[in-house]
Amino acid sequence: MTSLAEENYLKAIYKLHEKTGTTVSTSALADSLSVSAASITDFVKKIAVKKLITYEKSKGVKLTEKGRQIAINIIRKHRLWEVWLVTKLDFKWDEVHEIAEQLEHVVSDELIEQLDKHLGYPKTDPHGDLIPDAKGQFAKSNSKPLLNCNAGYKGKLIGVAEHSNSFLQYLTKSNLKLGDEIAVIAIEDYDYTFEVKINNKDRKLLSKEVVKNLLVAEI
Amino acid sequence: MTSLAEENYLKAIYKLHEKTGTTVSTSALADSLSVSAASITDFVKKIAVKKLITYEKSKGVKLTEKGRQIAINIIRKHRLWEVWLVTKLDFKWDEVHEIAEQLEHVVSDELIEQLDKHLGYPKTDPHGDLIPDAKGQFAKSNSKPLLNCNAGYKGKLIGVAEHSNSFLQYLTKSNLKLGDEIAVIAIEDYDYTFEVKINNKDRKLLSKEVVKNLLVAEI
DNA sequence: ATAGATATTTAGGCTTACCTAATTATATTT
DNA sequence: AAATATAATTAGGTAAGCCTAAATATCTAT
Repeated sequence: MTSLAEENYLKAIYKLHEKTGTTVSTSALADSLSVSAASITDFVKKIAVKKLITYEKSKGVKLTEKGRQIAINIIRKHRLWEVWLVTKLDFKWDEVHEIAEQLEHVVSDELIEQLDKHLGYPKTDPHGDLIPDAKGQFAKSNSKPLLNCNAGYKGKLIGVAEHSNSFLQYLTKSNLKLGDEIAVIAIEDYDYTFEVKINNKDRKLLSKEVVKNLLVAEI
Repeated sequence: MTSLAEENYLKAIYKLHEKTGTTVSTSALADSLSVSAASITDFVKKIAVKKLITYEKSKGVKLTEKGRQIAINIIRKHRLWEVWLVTKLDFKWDEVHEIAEQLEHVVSDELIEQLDKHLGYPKTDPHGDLIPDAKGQFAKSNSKPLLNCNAGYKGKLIGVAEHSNSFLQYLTKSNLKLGDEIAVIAIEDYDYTFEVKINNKDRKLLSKEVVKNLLVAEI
């Protein structure tokens, strides 16, 4: 029904839209999928005919409700597989992405249902990202970047806004993980370096680049 | 490195060779892969160049050692995934084949290593088929078709020689499963109907067609 | 050993998902 | 507003994996 390429295009469009809030440009897609702009134009026309997206010449694309549901389902599968890899197979959070990219395309509704059950119906993946339910509904999240918090703030690290291996490995090396309590002691005016206390014990300095990508929520 | 199509061709060649013991014909492959004979000839030439098989015009194909290793690795992955589906996700033995056909192509050596460990290094899959180790070695098996046994024989059901859903469902319906003890009470000369006793309790009649496909071993 | 049947290969085409180079639209500067 | 830069599209092409129809091998039965 839906080809591998289609699934990847829809997922990329979904993610780019999520990030920018606007229609998704040919070049952004080309970049994200590592495919030439010309190929994007071609493909995008094809899946517009199938009503998976709307496409206006030179004005970018948008997912239709149908396309959005497919994209969310792929994301649901990706995140469930990531949970499985980490909780059942003992992979680290920076080792699961490539494998989940393959597993997400396996087609079987019962498989995903049973996997979800086997995992205990997790709400989030190993990076703190929400896992949509079988109907494509996301739970509400009240997380925000630590960067937006003031001195005196105290919260819990519940996710990351950047998924690169280097960032994840930096956090691991710094002994920071999801669930940790973070208290903001002080913020350097000049460069936004955050002085924080982790789990009421370790004092740490975190750069603006880092706190921008740490998502926290009230305890 | 190895495409999906290549993996499926190599696996099909392996299985057909296993069944017949001879070189594998174009038509047998065409049949098994549901692809036209012309396409088989084409493809077979291509993978012969890659030294995955040897091909003699109009004389069928044979796996090279390299091709054999790839085929066995796919089979290893297929069987491990089947074990996972049955033991961890509660699928029935007649529900796992199609899903495993997809999962077997996921590429990650660490994934398979960890999966194997997670499953406790199983020796056989849910149908009693041997799972080769990471080096492609199969354990020795001393199973034989129940059809080859005489009245008075007592053994354990350890596998099936036929994997169709209808056969598996027949066995389930008949309350026969791997591990059951089977004692041969009598064999009807005329049509080879076997009268057997299961687990020292239930008396059953099994047709020649059925006993041909039941694999048993000494207890 | 040869006719007829069956299996295999060759020739020519198709679709999917990509590519480069050239052209046209849109945005940005001046 | 015109000139330039950037983005998007069109045109034409490629490789992989399939197809049908026609031609050629090989096998089987007389």
